[in-house]
Amino acid sequence: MILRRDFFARTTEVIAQELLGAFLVHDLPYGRVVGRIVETEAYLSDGDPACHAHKGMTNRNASMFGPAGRAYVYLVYGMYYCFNVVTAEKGKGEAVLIRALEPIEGISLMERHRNTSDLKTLCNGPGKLVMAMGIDKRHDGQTLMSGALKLMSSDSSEFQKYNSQEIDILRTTRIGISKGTELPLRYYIRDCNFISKK
DNA sequence: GGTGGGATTAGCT
DNA sequence: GCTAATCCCACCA
Repeated sequence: MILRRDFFARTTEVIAQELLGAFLVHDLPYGRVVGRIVETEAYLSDGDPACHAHKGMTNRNASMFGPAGRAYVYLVYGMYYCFNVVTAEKGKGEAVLIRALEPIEGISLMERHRNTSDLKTLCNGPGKLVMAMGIDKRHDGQTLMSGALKLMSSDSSEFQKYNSQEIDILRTTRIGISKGTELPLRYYIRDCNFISKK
């Protein structure tokens, strides 16, 4: 089942947890790539200095202020892109960063995108998964509810076999930020092999 | 096993 | 000028 607006237009922290086990699907002209979400981070509008929307809207973060269910894709460190799902009400400026995926389908395509064949490190970071999935800055502001790039629920029939176990969620502080480091807004699946930091 | 530096660009101060 | 929601490789242990 494709995730729709009623899923995305809710509390960001809840969505960050519920996205664990869901599937990111990209139908490219030359094939389909699918990853199972195993690590996320929430970025909030209130009291969260690490959130790009914290200081208001700019050209870069404009899609964070749009309606829920769209992509927010931005350049970090001048070289890599990060992929976020815009959440909550329109205008709030909240999102969930997808930090890691378990490669599920189209693995040879992912390997080509990333120029590596090491399954464990193919999608175990936000910049890496963007590359593996064939996401780029053109996806910024695009809807995830129709079109080539979409999210499928964790109980989708075609992927159900990948969620046979109960998902055990751990919560920690976020990674790679210098402000808001004390907030416990990172979520990941326990004992997952496709996450770089436990 | 762990650490340190370089790549590369947009947006702020 | 400096920093950033990162990654990779060289180098040391």
